[in-house]
Amino acid sequence: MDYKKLAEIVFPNIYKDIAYLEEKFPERQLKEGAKVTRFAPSPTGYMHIGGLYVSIICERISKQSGGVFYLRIEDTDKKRQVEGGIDEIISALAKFDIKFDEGPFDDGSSEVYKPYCQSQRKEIYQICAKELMKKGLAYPCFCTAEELAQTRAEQEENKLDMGYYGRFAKCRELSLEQVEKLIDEGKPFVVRLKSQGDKEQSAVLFDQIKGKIEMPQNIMDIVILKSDGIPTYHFAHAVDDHFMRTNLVVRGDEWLSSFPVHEELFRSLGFKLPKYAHIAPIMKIDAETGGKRKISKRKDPEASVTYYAEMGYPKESVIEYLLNIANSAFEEWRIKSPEKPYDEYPFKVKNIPTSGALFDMVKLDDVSREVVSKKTDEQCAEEITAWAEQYNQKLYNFINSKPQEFVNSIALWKRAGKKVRKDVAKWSELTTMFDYIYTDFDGEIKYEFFDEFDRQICIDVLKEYKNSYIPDADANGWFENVKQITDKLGLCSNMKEYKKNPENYKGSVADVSCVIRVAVTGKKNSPDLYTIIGVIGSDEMNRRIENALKYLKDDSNF
RNA sequence: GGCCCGUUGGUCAAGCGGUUAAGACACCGCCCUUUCACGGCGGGAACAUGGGUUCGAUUCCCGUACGGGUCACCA
Repeated sequence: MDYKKLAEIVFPNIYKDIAYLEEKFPERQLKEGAKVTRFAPSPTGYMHIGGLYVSIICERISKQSGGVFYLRIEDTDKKRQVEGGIDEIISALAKFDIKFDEGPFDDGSSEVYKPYCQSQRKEIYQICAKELMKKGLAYPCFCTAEELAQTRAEQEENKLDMGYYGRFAKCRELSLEQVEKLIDEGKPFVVRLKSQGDKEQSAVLFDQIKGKIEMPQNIMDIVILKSDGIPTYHFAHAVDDHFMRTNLVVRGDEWLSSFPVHEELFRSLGFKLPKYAHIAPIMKIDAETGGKRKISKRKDPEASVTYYAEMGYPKESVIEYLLNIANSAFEEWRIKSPEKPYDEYPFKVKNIPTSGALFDMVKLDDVSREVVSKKTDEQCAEEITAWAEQYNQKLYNFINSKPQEFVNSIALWKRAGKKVRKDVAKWSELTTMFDYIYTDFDGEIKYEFFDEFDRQICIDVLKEYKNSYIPDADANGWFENVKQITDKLGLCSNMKEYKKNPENYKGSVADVSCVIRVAVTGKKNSPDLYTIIGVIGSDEMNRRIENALKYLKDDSNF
């Protein structure tokens, strides 16, 4: 068989060869050990949390090693494409501060290895396929879907290995004349790899995470170019990662079992195999079955990264949590270096877990509380406002209806004195957790405590408090005043004394504080009351005291 | 079914032939405290299973069970 002639019949319009490509896309001049990684999604317009996970890993590895991290769009399947899908992915990643060195952008930063969309690299794949054919390592296949289904049925019935191989690979034996004739007739065809693999031999992968993995070599004549001339994932992977000079392929471990195919493809093309790191997926417990399963786009809202933005998690929280899963040592590093940005953490590929971790929302919240607690009040105010603008119009309107002074202090509750609160993980919690700060606090207010304590004392406390309130007192002055009220009403202002002999009193300064707190916030528990009053302002405070008084005097409430 | 991968407390996980089997989250208790939160101290809780190898296995090998992945002109 004259393979050169075959190649000419199949690819009459391809004149360039691999040597040309090697020259056009030269090896990268990087320092020793620099890693070239990539994130290569399909443009489905949906950014999965697992994609973010892989991205942050790639990004860390490349940045840390002085390498390159690029974005490649795998748009070889027209059926899966979504309008604007590429922008969606880029902007979703940008929200989490993931930045690419190269990709399908218009900023001119990526001239050498472009284009970065596979749909625009058709000629490159064809050059490579033609080269393979010239070497007798690929051939056109004219089998129809029906024929393929038939062999599949036969294989299934006889419990044979599924696929196009051995005696099932009918088009392997087509003569030059037959091929020429079929092409002349305009019959559609795909191009298949003519596998040289031997099932008895091993394809050996030294995975950067999982270690040495040995599998039987590939024997399938897999499709490399579909009938529209566009490559399959496998072929595109080999060609692109070679010519974009990727030296570390980081991808989901669902690809592990196709490694033998990739290994043969690289070998057949004469390309050096890159290193691989196969990442275990992020899992969750299925509510119905109770079993572990991959986080699913269809069933789980938290599968989409937009979920975290909607909930108002700061971007660093999600990243740090993901880093935490990827390298559990991150957590200890974080405790030792509380002030450092996460990108100073020395990330290690080897320490990425080999099996899928359950996504733990409780842990995410904990990480996030830590992140939030380290933000300044100004940063919080800014982020809360930005979040509200996009996801909570009601809160946004509320904030905007208030004076600037209020806006600046809406996160003041975080600090009372030197202590920092760590109770907020995400901005969406604010309106429920601190409704007395983040809403108009109107309508049916459910006062706690009032029905557990002496009603008359409550009324007296609030009256006294209102009359004796000093607008510009400091925290100490304010509390001194509360103590005075306590004494005046015959309750105990000294907690030590009170704890020794509680039966001697009708209540303590703690109770008095509680009455005021409930009047102002509706709740028995709250952050430092003095600080809250500082945020809402004394006019608002007085309004609320009046309301509470009205409530207390109304017998129908008790 | 074939071929791969995995299995340490409720969760995430250190460990890499000899340890009282770290740590974090969650939970519980105590202390601090005008409430809450923070902080401090303490507690319960784990090597899937059966065989080997070895003076000694969580760690190495084999089997079993249970999870997961993959077997397309989808990625």
